[in-house]
Amino acid sequence: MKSMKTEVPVLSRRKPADYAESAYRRLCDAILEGRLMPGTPLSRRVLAAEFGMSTVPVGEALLRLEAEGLVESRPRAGSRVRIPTASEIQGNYELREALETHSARLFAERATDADRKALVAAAEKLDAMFDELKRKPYSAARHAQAERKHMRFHMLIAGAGRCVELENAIERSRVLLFNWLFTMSAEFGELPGGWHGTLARKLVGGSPREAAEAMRVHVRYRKDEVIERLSELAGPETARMARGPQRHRNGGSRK
Amino acid sequence: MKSMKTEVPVLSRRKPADYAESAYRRLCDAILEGRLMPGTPLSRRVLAAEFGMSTVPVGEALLRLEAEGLVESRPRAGSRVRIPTASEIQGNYELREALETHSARLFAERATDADRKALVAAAEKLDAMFDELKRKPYSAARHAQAERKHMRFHMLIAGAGRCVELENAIERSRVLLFNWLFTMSAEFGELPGGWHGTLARKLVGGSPREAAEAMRVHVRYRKDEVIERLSELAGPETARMARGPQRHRNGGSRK
DNA sequence: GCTGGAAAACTGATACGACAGTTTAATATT
DNA sequence: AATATTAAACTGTCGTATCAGTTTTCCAGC
Repeated sequence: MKSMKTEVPVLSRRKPADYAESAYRRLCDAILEGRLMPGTPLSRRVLAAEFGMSTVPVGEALLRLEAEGLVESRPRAGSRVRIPTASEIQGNYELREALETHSARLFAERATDADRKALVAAAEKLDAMFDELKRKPYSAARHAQAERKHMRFHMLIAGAGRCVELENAIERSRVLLFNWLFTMSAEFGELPGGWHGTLARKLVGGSPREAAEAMRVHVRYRKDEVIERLSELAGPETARMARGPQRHRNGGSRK
Repeated sequence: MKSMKTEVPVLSRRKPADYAESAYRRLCDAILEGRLMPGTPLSRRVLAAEFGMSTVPVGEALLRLEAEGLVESRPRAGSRVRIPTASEIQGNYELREALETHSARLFAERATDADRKALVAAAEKLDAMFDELKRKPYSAARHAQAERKHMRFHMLIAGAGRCVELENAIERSRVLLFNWLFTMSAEFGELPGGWHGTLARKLVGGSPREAAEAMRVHVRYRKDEVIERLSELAGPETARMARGPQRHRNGGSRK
């Protein structure tokens, strides 16, 4: 409607510094890699000094991490890496089931032949990796890498559904669960042989409903066991941070 | 472990001012009520002047709104109320289907007798309201109120599932869709007679799978039509804000 | 008339300082 | 010794100022 001058090219994408983004990345990575364990206090000032910036961008990073559920903060008394409660873990499992089953359904409906081929190939490689993992002694690095590959496998399924919103939601729920899983070390890489191969075949060959149900059993596998183990590490249900829930509760419609 | 002195009571909950929270509420309400239409520029300075505070808390509020998807911003060139793309609308529909069907399943599994009774009662009242809405001439206020009640109905189902994470996700996806729906005025309050009553009966009486499938058809009702209409208002798929996507893209694991 | 480019008027990003809560440690009181 | 009180050391919150990008405007040149 207005001016229609020479369409500007898309060449502006650099970040002159973006301290906030940098701080966010460093903190997020540190939490996800387990270097910052749940409960670790996060002071804006010490982080600012450590990162060589002021407290403002650090605060922005903490705000984003809080919105994502990785950090909790009390109004004027500090932030820390979030300690999940047992019910939160259970809730995230529920969320994951809802999202992944729908993702599988979309895969069965929309995946191209290339998608399906890629999936079975990825499944075979993943199963081989888990087999190998079973033989070797436990190693945090190997375990973490396995989790990353597992994540990519599920994101491959989600990607074939052609729905970014669903992809993002799945990634978020997985991140939340696996950040917590991270704290518990070994013995959870052991899966039945060909576990992902059979799943992939059902997704590729089955109807949407069959695909969804196959994914449901996949997601629920060992669910109770994992929840129980995680709940031990989790903070007690009440009084998680001594004084009620974190601020900025809801995030949608009020009134 | 540490000190075990006189357990501190839970009496700290006030906010000495919390300008940021206030700004967030005002902006969020204004957007959700349609007073700030998609595309409206949001300048930190003018908002700060209007709210009687500095730009810092306004910035925090905008950051939260951006994380929620209600606002978009380009690094150093201003924020505005987000204009959704057609694919985003479609994606949110997909998300909503995944979440609501699982919510219905949980309802069938976990709802108490009181939950079930409350649901059928709410459904009848809702249907009556929609019937009345059909007769009266269009009114933005009535329409908005109807949407709110409709929202509450769905949150009633989610609440019986006993899973806050799922509830929050459903609320968020609904808010995102209906903030956009808000811009299109009338003719979408018209539903088949007893529409929610039949759904409620299936949720109350059916198996988990039947409940989920009933919810699926409920959510999909008129889906394509709504998407098409919304897509007209939506920004074009490419070049939504002239220069690529908003910053702070992903929100989970990178590396 | 249209095009090109410089300058002005925006924008958010960041630093710093002051402040008011919260927590913790030390101290006084019983 | 256990408890109440106080002081000190934290915490995030917010205001103001500065800076560097982006967008718009406006004027020169064709």
